[in-house]
Amino acid sequence: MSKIERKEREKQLRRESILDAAESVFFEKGLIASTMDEIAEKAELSKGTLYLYYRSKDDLYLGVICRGFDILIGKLSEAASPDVSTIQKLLNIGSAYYNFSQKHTHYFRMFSFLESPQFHTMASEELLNESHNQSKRAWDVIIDVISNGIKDGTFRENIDPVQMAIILWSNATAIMKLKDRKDQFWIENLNVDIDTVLQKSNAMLVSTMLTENAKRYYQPKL
Amino acid sequence: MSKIERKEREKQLRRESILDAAESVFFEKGLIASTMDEIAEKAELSKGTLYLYYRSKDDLYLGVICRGFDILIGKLSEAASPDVSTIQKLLNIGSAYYNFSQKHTHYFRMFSFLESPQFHTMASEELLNESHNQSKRAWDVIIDVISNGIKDGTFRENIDPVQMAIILWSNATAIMKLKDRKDQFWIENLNVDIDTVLQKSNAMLVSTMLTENAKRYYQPKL
DNA sequence: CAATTAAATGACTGTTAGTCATTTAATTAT
DNA sequence: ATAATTAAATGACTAACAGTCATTTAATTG
Repeated sequence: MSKIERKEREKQLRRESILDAAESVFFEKGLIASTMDEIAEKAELSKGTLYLYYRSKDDLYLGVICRGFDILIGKLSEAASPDVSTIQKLLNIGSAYYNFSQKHTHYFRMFSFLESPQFHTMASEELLNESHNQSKRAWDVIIDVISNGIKDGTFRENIDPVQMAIILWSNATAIMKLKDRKDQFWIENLNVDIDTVLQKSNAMLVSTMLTENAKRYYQPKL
Repeated sequence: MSKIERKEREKQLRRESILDAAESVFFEKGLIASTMDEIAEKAELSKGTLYLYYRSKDDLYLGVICRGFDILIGKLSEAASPDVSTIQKLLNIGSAYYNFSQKHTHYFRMFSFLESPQFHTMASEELLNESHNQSKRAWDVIIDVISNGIKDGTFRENIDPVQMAIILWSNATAIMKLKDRKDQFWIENLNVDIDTVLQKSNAMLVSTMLTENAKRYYQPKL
């Protein structure tokens, strides 16, 4: 009896097509200015139907965020997988994240949504968990690379991989966000190149992680 | 004729008392869940009157944010003023910011509001400018300390004070935010002490800024 | 104390997230 | 094939809320 399976498949397809509509509206107008009616129209469905597939506007937003995570996790895993040195992997991950923030700016911006619980009071546990899980998967990629880097002698033994992952990731995120909204800020008047800042800060952090031996092969430019 | 002056003073007092009401409501419920009616009631005024003093809910929120900035700027200036070594000043500034985030969590959280233009579409130019100016004043304190640190031989000559300020400030902000919402995140399961992470990341960044000479007097713990 | 100006009010409007009784379509049983 | 049953879709409706504005109330001036 594959009737039920087909039903399930169709339901999933509909969920995706609703998400397509939501994504295009959210990308264009942002969370606040987007309306459920507009999303419904784009999805060629009535508003009521949206609520049969997603519990709230916040859930739709989270659904789109999860798509972003899928892409990001793909890029990160890709960057961490080739058979190159630990340093190179870390550099690749950095580039992958940076490129993601540039090519998928909308997703990148949306990620901040997760940081303000007050903005997603209507979000369901399920979708919040899903996004948290994905976020965790992204972190794991980096933690893994750092852990292996300690084993292979690239990084000092007395650093904690989780701590370092937090530091590197937080730093990159913060500075990439700054770049994203640069024009709205006073920074525009101080002719600072944010790309340089990102490079430098990464170099500074990584340099203090390296073993004396690793420093012989790679000298970050401070 | 001080009639006009008195009027002006009274108007300012009213603005402040409205802000008192707004602050207590915003602190309790956050931006979204707070309503203008509730703020009006707390201020013992009608909703219409609020709009004679503030253009929008977003403006009220920005007004409260500016109060937060006042406090923060005070603490930062205080930390940067005593006649101690550059290193000590920088450490004091770090502590001041950290203490602010802990004691004035509400203000600290509200600052994120400035980062998402989509959430303050109704904000007036005036108040946005005011908050940006204040933000700039906070940055200037740090930039100043770093600039002087280069002059007095604490920091390397080839670092850029603005770049370094951005790096240090962004890093601290990002990690303090993480601490603030720690419980909502996967991190809770990984028993990482965020305070340690903050200490470490600061030490790492500062250590790469120091001149060889300065390193003799101060060794950050990595 | 009348006339004028300024401040305050709250009923009203427009917008929108979310609901639910009703309709329409699909599936199953006869 | 067709009736009965179940599932999917609809859109009119509600409640909540930001912001407005004609009207009222208070203060100031002549």
